[in-house]
Amino acid sequence: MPEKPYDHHQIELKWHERWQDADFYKAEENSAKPKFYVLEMLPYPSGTLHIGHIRNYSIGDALARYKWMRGFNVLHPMGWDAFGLPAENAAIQNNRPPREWTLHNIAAMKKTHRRFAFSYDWDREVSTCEPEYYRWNQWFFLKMLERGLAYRKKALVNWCPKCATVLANEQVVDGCCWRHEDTPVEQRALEQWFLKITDYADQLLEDMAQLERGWPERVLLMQRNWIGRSEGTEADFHLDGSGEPIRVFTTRVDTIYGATCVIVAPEHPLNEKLLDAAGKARAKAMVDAQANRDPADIDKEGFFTGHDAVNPYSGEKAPVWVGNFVLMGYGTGAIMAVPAHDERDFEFCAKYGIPVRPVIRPVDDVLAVNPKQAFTDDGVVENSGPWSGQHSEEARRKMSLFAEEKGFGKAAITYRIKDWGISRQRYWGTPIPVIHCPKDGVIPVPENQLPVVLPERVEITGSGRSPLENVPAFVNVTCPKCGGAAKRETDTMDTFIDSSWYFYRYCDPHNDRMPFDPVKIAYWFEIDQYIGGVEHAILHLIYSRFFTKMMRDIGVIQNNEPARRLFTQGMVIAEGAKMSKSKGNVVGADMLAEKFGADTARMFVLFAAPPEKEVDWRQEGAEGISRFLGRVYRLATRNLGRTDFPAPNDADRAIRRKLHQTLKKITEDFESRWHFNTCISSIMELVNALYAEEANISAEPMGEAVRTLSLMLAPFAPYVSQEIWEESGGQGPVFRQAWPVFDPELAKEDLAEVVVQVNGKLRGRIHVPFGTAKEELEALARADEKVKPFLDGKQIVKTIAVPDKLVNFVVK
RNA sequence: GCCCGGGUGGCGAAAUCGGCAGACGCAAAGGACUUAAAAUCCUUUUCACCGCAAGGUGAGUGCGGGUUCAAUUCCCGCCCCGGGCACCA
Repeated sequence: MPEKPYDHHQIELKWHERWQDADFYKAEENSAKPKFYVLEMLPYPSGTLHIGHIRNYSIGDALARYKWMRGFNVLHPMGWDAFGLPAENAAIQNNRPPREWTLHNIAAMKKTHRRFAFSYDWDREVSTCEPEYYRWNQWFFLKMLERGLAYRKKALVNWCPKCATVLANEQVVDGCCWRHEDTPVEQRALEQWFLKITDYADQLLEDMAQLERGWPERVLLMQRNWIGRSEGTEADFHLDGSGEPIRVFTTRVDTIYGATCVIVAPEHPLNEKLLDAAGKARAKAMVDAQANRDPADIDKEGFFTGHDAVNPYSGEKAPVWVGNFVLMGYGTGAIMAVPAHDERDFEFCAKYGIPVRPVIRPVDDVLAVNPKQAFTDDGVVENSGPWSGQHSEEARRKMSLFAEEKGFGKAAITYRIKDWGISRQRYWGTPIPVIHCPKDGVIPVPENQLPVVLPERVEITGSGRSPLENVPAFVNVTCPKCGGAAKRETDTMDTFIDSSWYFYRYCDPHNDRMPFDPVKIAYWFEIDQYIGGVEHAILHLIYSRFFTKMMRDIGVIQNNEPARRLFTQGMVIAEGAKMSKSKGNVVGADMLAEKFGADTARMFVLFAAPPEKEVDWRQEGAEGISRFLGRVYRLATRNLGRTDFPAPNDADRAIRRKLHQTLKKITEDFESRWHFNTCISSIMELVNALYAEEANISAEPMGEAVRTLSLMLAPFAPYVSQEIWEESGGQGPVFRQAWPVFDPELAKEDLAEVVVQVNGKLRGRIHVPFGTAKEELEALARADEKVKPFLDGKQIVKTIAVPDKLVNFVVK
């Protein structure tokens, strides 16, 4: 057969058409094979796939295809994170309904997906904006409501007075509205829905032990910090006069005799009683000023409330202040300020002239007098009544117990993580399935009335609490309990709800009686490999873990964690710069397929760097891959059916060895570290060797090499692999063939190359049979022509010999 | 500020357990083929010095120290870059 030029358009189009209706990516339902669930994070349907997506999917696809070839029953699904703000913005800008815009985008992106031949089981496709899916969001919500895991409380939202609407955090720029850059955003308290993720904080922490082998260390670390468990003490300072308690949380109760004031958060509920009208206005201004601001840019500020409170340990009076740096959302929203032993308190008290009273001395030093900065380490407690002389740690333990005995406090644990606020004052999301009845209060929508369907014709103006409030047919309902007139909840759910359990739905995507059949979950879960961007290390992955635990507790699944293994791939940047729409440098997937071909684009992103690192898209780099695939294709086509092969000879053994070495390398990488960049390098080396020895290799090993090449390229470049497979007489899809097994004997070199060093410097190499004894190695090394001159006239002080590796002579 | 990563040729990178630094690719230069170009194939390519040449010598993995026969790899200190968290009491 004469050599054929590599025409990616022609090859990819041909197989694209043939594969159109094929069903070989379907996961089997009742399979005797071992299962493998590989999942890539589902995309937001923005309208186009870019090279970042291609990287994510190319990693997952390579693994899926490899696992199929290794005989696994693979589940490899794809779906759409289809709710969210951009659809509403598009509606405002182009007067296009969010649903229509979203479905249009999905169709366009799916086309691109197919063009890249990612091996998805499209029968399991899930779109989170469909009632068939989101009804189960509502169902889970009702289950959580039943168990007290969903509750309502007042919480602050960003409010733009000009738009007269709630803003998402990303719509607040430098404390101002994104559409009115001169309008500062206010904070308004609205009744909103929360999920009690804090109930699971300890489980989320503890179960990380199960993930330690399969999840990246840094993701677990980020989650650990995010949950932020800290042990301390709660204690009540009682207001002088009324006796009303102000509860504070501290991790340093051992410093409490040094507390020179109490500071409450500006939105602390007690301020209603403590403050006069002017004070309340000041507090409100403080809250607004912090809207979505970087705390580092805000100076510490506060004012005296005019009240004092009594220190429960010392009995001393301390003034009560309001301070902007005290967070309502952490601990109790109130602190005791110990300026001598806390940097923030020191800064605040220094500013307002509040006394600094040291009560902890360093173990090997005296107590500070008029300190210039806070001493924050543990030490020996002083001037603290009965606790004086104890070490910080001991004092903390005993003082906590004391608080409990006396009833003014207790040992307490607080978390940085807060309950998950899921209310969004938005249209394009899952309606929260409750009804507000003037008589019966908050009533859940009965299960048999699910789904609460999002109305289609809604005017989205960008003003008002929620667009749904203006849809009378949606809002006005009868109370399920009393039958009287009632109002439907108009908040919708955070879209992180959608992505917290979608991977379960893939296992049973068309079920209309349950979110899924537990038997199917038991078969497929846990996910064997989850792959996505590290930017989801915290929110999505913590929420998913929380949902899994909640679902386990309501009895629909058995597993504790969603994913056994997680892989976080690095970002893709373009020609050295971060890709962004505004810069106009987004590398689109369709352009890649058109210009370079899907195979080349996929292989480029795998080749340019190991998958966990950042990749820089470079046009010339992609051209290099295209060149390589052309080399493979031409080599294959000109050697298939060739008749002038030489007789079997020495070159055969060498090329076979190289072939099996390559296979060994790739197989081992797929099973461990996924450095596909070096896998592809090793295939390139093999191809280079085939080019160099092409005239000398006999028919049989050349045929083996070509067939094996098509098999080992199949996970990376399915189109051209398939074409070569077919040309070489192979039947069926190449990625359904058995993965070629390497023969360790064939991969082995005949002789070991042993490096000879003198004083650690390379001076020669000798080739010896594997396992040659140290003494013989030394003798051979000493006799080597290249080495001799460096030993002549020198005294050998020491010799190190490592069999099959090296000999090092230390000389004087 | 705290906590993680990382720093290797002109560039992306490799060296998987302390044992040959720079595999593979890009870019560049030279050659072959061609009327010519593209494409393709082959060769060279860390730096400095010596040599007409084959070749040789030395230095070199952010900087400074240390451990070791041997360090890109381990330890200590510092500089720079990236990421996460950031008044979390």
